Amino acid sequence: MRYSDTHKAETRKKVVQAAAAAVRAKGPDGVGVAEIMAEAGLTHGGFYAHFPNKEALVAAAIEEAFDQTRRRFARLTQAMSPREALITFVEAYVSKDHRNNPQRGCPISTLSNDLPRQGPIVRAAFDAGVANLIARLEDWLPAQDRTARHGLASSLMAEMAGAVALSRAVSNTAISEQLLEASRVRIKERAGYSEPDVAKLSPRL
Amino acid sequence: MRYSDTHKAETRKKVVQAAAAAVRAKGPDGVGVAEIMAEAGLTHGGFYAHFPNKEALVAAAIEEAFDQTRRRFARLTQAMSPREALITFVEAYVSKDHRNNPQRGCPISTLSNDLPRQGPIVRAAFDAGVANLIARLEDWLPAQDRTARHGLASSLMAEMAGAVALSRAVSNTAISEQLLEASRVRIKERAGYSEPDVAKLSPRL
DNA sequence: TGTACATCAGTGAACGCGCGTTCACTGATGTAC
DNA sequence: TGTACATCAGTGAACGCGCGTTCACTGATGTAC
Repeated sequence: MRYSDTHKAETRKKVVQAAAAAVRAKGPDGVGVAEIMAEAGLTHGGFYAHFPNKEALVAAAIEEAFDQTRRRFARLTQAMSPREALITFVEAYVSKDHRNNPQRGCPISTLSNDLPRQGPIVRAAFDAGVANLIARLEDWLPAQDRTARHGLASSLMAEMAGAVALSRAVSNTAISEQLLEASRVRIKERAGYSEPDVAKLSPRL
Repeated sequence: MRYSDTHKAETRKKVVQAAAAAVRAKGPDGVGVAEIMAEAGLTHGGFYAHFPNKEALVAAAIEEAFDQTRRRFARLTQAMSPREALITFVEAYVSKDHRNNPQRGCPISTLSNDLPRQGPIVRAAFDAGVANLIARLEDWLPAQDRTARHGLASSLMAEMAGAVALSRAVSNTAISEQLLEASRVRIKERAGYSEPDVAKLSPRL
């Protein structure tokens, strides 16, 4: 069969999206090429018409995952004040919904432990995503000198990702919930907007 | 050959210790039984004289890893005031030394992402380790009601593990160092002992 | 005291399986003539 | 307008490899007689 001009690009996109979900859910070394291709409605042999090897797919999947996270946040916080945006972001991130859906969540919370074992292309994609996410957070923080804002944004990002990862790792539901709650409250406090509770928005990440 | 009464127990211990290091360095699904047995000076066939299957070894390895972490902290902080102990702990945890040596570090910082995919025995071992570590932290915190101390201990633990995991995940050295520094400073601040910098101890984890 | 046998931690070949990757092939459509 | 050929995304069998697990075997030592 012959295909339309955009067909190949569309197929590639479908494969990358399937990979972005699978890689977050099962880890880069926990998913197979055949499994991802099947998810995209194809057979495994066709894979190498789109990617030189699995590593290239994983790198593309990580970029896609960070992009999805970025787009979701942009949609969620659009037209909000920095204060509202930050609170909305934290509540969406440190939530049961995010904990329960790693396959569409933030790559930092799912993939950090696997990254030291990945190749340079994959690691570069991850580095870029991390830097970008921290920069967004930074822009939402109350006025201080840039260094302090950057440091606080890094610290908040580390706790958010750590809390969500740990809440997934723990199998006891009560402990998992308590961990999430404890971090959510404290992250909002130390973000520097210590006014009354505006946010009963409970948005979805 | 016939062996001494303690021989089998000693061999088992060697295997578990090799596994505790390998599992942290490469993840539970990244190490092979044969590799661990070789590390312990044995061939892979003998494995099943000690463990019913790989999962049992991984569970034992996680218990051992948490035990090592506990013992290291006990040694490091013995005879210290709660304040000194907490600061010493944080500096050892959120350090380059810990970042560079996952194989002998805290399992929370290495294994969180893999745990949702593990069997119930492994997850139970992890749960116990997490609860224990948070309880230790809690005991070192300044007086407040128990709930607040527990919440703060959870939050600090999440940030410590998140910061170390993220500092390992990022391949850019400058960013990795900055992440570690940003969290280390803020964790010490919010531990609640906001007096001058006693601690130029820089101990090893 | 001496001999035959039991024990059992550890060996190493073999198993079935799933993985990433390769490759000869398919077949619908566009193009050349 | 009609026929022969080129294109190329996708197919599916096959590859070598490493994994977890099984199993017949080894061989030094303790025990029974």
